[in-house]
Amino acid sequence: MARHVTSDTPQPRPVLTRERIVLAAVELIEREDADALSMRRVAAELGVAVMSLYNHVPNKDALLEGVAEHVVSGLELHDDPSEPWQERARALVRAFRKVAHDKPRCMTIVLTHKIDTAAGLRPAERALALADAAGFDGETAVRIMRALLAYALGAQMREVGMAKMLGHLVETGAESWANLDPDEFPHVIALASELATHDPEADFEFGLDLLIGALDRLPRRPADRG
Amino acid sequence: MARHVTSDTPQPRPVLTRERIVLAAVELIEREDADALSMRRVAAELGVAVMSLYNHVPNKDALLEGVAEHVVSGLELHDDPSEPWQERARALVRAFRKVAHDKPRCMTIVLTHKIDTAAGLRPAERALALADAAGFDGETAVRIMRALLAYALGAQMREVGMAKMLGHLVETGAESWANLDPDEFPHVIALASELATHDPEADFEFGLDLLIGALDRLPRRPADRG
DNA sequence: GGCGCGGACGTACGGTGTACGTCTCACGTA
DNA sequence: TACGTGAGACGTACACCGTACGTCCGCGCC
Repeated sequence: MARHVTSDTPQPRPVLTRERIVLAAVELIEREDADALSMRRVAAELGVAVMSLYNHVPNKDALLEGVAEHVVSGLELHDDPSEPWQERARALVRAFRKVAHDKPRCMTIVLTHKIDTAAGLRPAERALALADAAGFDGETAVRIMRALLAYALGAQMREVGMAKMLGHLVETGAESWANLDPDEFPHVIALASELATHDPEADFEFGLDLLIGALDRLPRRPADRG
Repeated sequence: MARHVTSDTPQPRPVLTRERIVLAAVELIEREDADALSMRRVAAELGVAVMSLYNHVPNKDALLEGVAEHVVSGLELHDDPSEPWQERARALVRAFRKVAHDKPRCMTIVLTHKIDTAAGLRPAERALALADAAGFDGETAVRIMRALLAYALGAQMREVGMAKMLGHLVETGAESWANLDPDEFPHVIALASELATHDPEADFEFGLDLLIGALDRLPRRPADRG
């Protein structure tokens, strides 16, 4: 709290604020785990009583939304209009993937909470602007954005799920694959090694290529330029 | 438990079993909500003491995995080999979407838990078999499966997220859109109506068409038939 | 008849989100 | 300078959660 001294010397208690609370939550999540987050832990992190948090955040869910918003606001949206629109679209989707790489433990939060603030809408604006520049009409632009978003979300989701699964396979050994019925799962068994090894980056780019490549075949008005 | 009478009359207490526990959990989730699920609620549902559940399920997370497994095991995998592989692939992805429609509240569980039992692997086997029949090599088959899975997961995820968002928009009215900065979000504002209305089915099919259509351009050996 | 054992059960503990009331203190006004 | 006022930090309290642990009962086997 602001003591009666309002001098410019740094305060040991730098005023509690929503921003600081969200930041502490993000740090806590990244340092430990998503389900290590609790109001009590966050309060302890800030050296503050639990209920003080509720002066700035209505409830835990709102705090989680704040975390999600903070993470997506870290999207780096630099754009090079001289590049072909396909590459610019790739860059946009990859930007999402980058924050997923930077804040991996926060992703489950991001993936399961809505974001309706300006920060969350910025990438949408970019995507729509890009689709417009590429010559797609509005309805198609929205659908393209949704398809790409779905893919980006799902790819990330699948990756963390796979990570958990692999962690589990380390415990149980490869025996889980060994005692599969070969009659029922011939392809799974034959491709066990491909299924076990995963290169998230390559997998991601593979699907992204499929989608971006497919956009070429959609009807659109002649490109303005480039 | 089995009383000393082993007659065929229906028992008032039909033996507690993992199956019944999982089923009760699914019903509870669908009737109320995913986070209404607790061991105590499930126990009450079954008319049983809380700790009795732990004789059949090691912990809550295992119960959630059981729920996820149960849901995906509801996938209807009828296949018509006379159809072109593109349509068979569509049918496979749509099957996933169908269970999502039937058990909407369970989907967040499915999307966030691993499934490593035979029931969970069956769709994978189908997908790989199909890709093989279509003439793709093993590595490509795995990547195609992953891309399609990512899309299906993400599309579903986006849909429920959108549902929450729309529910929120109903509360706040359209004012959230109104007081957006027109200079920063011209396309979002221009396409507000397209963004607000959503036809999940059409959106889903749009992206699915993109992906399936793109598969045609991948290298593959000549089709065995059809 | 006795015994073992699986499974249902009760108790208890530490942790969680948060409603509510209280207290302190900077600040505007008289 | 005195006082009301309002914001915000705080403590207490409650209901609920997951689950470790010990008890107890009834069935199947020797």
